[in-house]
Formats: sequence, C-alpha cells, structure tokens
Amino acid sequence: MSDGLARTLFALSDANRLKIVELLKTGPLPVGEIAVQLQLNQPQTSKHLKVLLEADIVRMEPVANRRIYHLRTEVFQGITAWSQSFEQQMVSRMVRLEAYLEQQQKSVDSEGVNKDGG
Amino acid sequence: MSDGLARTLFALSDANRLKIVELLKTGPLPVGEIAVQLQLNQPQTSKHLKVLLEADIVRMEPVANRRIYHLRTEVFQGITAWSQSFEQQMVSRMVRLEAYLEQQQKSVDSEGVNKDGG
DNA sequence: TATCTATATACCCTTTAAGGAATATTCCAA
DNA sequence: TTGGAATATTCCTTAAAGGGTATATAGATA
Repeated sequence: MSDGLARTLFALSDANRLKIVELLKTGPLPVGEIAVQLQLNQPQTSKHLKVLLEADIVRMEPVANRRIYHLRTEVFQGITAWSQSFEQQMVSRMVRLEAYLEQQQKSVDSEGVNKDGG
Repeated sequence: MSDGLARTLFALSDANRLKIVELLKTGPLPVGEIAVQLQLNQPQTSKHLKVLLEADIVRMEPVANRRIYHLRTEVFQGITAWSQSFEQQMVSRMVRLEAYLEQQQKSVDSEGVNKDGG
C-alpha cells in the first residue's frame, strides 16, 4: 500500500502536475488545450500527463487525432481515506491521553490523602 | 496554495518518509528509535526528518540529549480537504452531466415526433 | 575537562527528474 | 500516398535527491 501511495503522492508533488490536475477537475481536456491554458510546452505537458497516467491519476481517451485526459476520482478517495486515518489516529490518541491523565489525577488525589498535604 | 501543497506532497512521496510518518502515527519518537524500528541509518533518518520538518509535517521537541519528533495533524486536515474537493467536484460534474443528458433525451423525443420514425 | 550518547551536517557518488529542442508517430483528409 | 495537425518520444543538459561514511555539535556525566 505504502509503495503505491508513494508513487501517487510523487505524481502529485510537482507544481505543474498539480496545476494539470486542478485544471482537469473542471473537466476532461486534450493535451493541446492543457498546454495552452497552463502555458506549458507540448512535450512537457505530454510528459507530465504520462506520469499522472502511470500513477492512475488520469485516464486517456483517444478521440480521432487527439487524446483526451480525464481525472480519475478513485485515487482521491484513497488519498482522502489515508489522510483521514491520521486525523482519526490523533483523536484516539488524544482520548487515550485524556483518560491517562484523568487516571493519574485520581492517583495523585488518593496519594494526597495518605501522604498528608504538606 | 498549490505551491505549499506540492512541497507537502513531495515530502510524503518517499517510501521511507511515508514509513516514518506511519510510525509516528502511533506516537512521538526520538530519532534513534525511528531509525531502529525502520532499519534506517541514523543520518538518513535525520535527513528525512528534516524534510518532513520543513514541510511542517512533523515538529521537534528537544528533550535533554534527544530530539522527539511529533506528527502534526493540521497538515493532514489540509490534504483531506484538498482531496475531498476533487471527489465533490466529480460528483457535481456528474450531476450536471445527468441533467444535460436528460435534457438531450427530451429534445430527441420531441424531434422524433416531428421527423418521423423511419 | 575528558568522555559518552544522541543527533545533525558535510562530502562523495549514483540515480533520477525536469526543461528544451528536435524528431518520430498517429490519425485524418484530400 | 502525400500533407498537415495533434501528440509522444528521444536526446541533451542541469539540478536535485537519496544513500553511505565520516565528522561536527549538543547535552549529560564522571
């Protein structure tokens, strides 16, 4: 899992590819249109799209002369789930910490009764 | 926004750093402990932690001789929100598409009446 | 102060990434 | 089958990343 995720995150870790992905969020586009809108050279655009393609972040639909690139939604569901697992983990750790501190507090209280208050 | 996000994603796009992050999910740890558990050399571990630190994915707490690294939860909230924005965008595009197709269907139906079925 | 532990940095090496320019490829149309 | 448009691939160059080893630094302790 981590290996595939690393690849996915790597594909998204480049500023230009991030722009491409944001652009495709508005709808599928052919290479040339992406290049124009983002002011990228066509070869660079193709190369970035290849990276995104191999990371399963986009899919390609050939239409006559052109290649239309579509965003794949599944990947983002995976990222969301993964990312959320951290938030949840933090929350449950926090809950455990609170329980622990509460427990500690009780110990201190009862010790105080036995040991005298100073 | 995209720029900072690219840096964040890049920090998470390495297999070893991903492992570190997963490990820290279980709780804060000093460098040496991370290195041992992940079977990494100490210098590599420090270097990876530096990357994570500069991307605000972890924070460092010096305790005597050692440096305890903690996961920061805020970053993941940001990633979650960003990732979810794609899923939502896809959904609303889907809704619009459905509406469009429905509209088209109505046109076809009424044209059918005028144009004859042969 | 000398020393030990824990960690960070520096330096070297190898691999890889990204941009640019040129070229190959694919598909369409005449 | 020739030409043109859209896209992919190749080659080159430069920058940066990641691993390894050695070394510097910070804090604790005798």
